[in-house]
Amino acid sequence: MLKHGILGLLSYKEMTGYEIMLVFRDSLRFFWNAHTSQIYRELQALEEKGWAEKTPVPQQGKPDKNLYAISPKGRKELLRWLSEGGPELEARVPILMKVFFLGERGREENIRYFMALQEYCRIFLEALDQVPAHIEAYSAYLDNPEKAVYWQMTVDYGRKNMQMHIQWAQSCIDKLESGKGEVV
Amino acid sequence: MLKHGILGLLSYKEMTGYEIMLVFRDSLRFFWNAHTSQIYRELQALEEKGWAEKTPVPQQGKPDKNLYAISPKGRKELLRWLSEGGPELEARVPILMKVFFLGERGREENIRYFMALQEYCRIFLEALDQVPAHIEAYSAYLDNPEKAVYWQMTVDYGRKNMQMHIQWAQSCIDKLESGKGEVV
DNA sequence: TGGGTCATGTAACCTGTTACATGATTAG
DNA sequence: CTAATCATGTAACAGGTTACATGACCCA
Repeated sequence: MLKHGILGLLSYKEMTGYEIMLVFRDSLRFFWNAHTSQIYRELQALEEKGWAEKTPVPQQGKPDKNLYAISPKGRKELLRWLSEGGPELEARVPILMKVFFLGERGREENIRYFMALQEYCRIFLEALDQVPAHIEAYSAYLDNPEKAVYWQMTVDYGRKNMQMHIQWAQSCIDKLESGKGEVV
Repeated sequence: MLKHGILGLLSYKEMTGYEIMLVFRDSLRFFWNAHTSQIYRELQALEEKGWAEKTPVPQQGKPDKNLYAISPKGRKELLRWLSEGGPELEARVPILMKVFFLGERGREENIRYFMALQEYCRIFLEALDQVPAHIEAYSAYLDNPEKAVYWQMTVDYGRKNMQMHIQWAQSCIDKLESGKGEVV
């Protein structure tokens, strides 16, 4: 997955591992958290598969940096990946695993859990506000600026997702509060 | 993660790997897809850590089955896990990785992509309707039937999540259709 | 002189996925 | 007879996480 994400970024312009890390940090991190260690590993794999080519660029004073450029084979693979399979949602929501077993703890504690989740989502929403600016700056590298609509869609998703979580957490809190006075 | 999920199930009653697989298939699969191969591996790990104990149960005609029961140490670990850390959302949404790069394909194709996603979500929603019945049946094993509220919460999440996806996909389709007539 | 950024990675580990493998019972 | 269900796993692989490691430059 990350392999193809990196391949996609390289399709816009040639980059170093470090630059790729920056793009992830600024524009994709809210839906994909990439560690540098994995980025470098995947860049090597991309080269081995012939999907990208490495060019060492000497720098004054600093060690060489390795610029990676997508190859024609890589472009083909990117398109293949985009068309492969239908849209499938990942069936793995870690917080639900915890919520499922929350009955083992006290109700008050669990109410606090859901309130903390709401707070987490509000902070996340604020952080999301910074993303469009990065996206706009980055869209300068696009051959067709219209492609940035798709980037905007991912931000919309992030917002809708956080709002959904806040509402859901609220409904959980309501359920727990309404049952509070009852005999247990 | 799966380790603690299994531990949680064992906290309700002792089970075999096969029974655990059935519970996942019927009640948890929509937020966690567990393969039998991993279930058996984790059960071994649980035993090695002293969180669960295996008892071979001979059967007539069939090979022995291995019943796993949670240990006091395991119960402690379950509670530790539940209280560990705050609520964190996973920062990994595979479909967004694809959507981010959808600009490389044609608009018509992408509209179909989002329509297929909506269809996928509708099927998912229908499948979700079967879960509450399983949950109810399974709640017979609870010391306190009130604990099933938390199970219900996970189903609510699933529904809200699917509705969110359908709406988001619709907004994406609208965006793409409104730009259709324009010069590219 | 000390912290942040640029820049690159390795190694070990954990966890999830895919493929393969076996064999008995039971219901249609 | 044959397909489904019960019941158990192994092996190899893929991909993500954590910890560790290095070194120079630049700004305060």
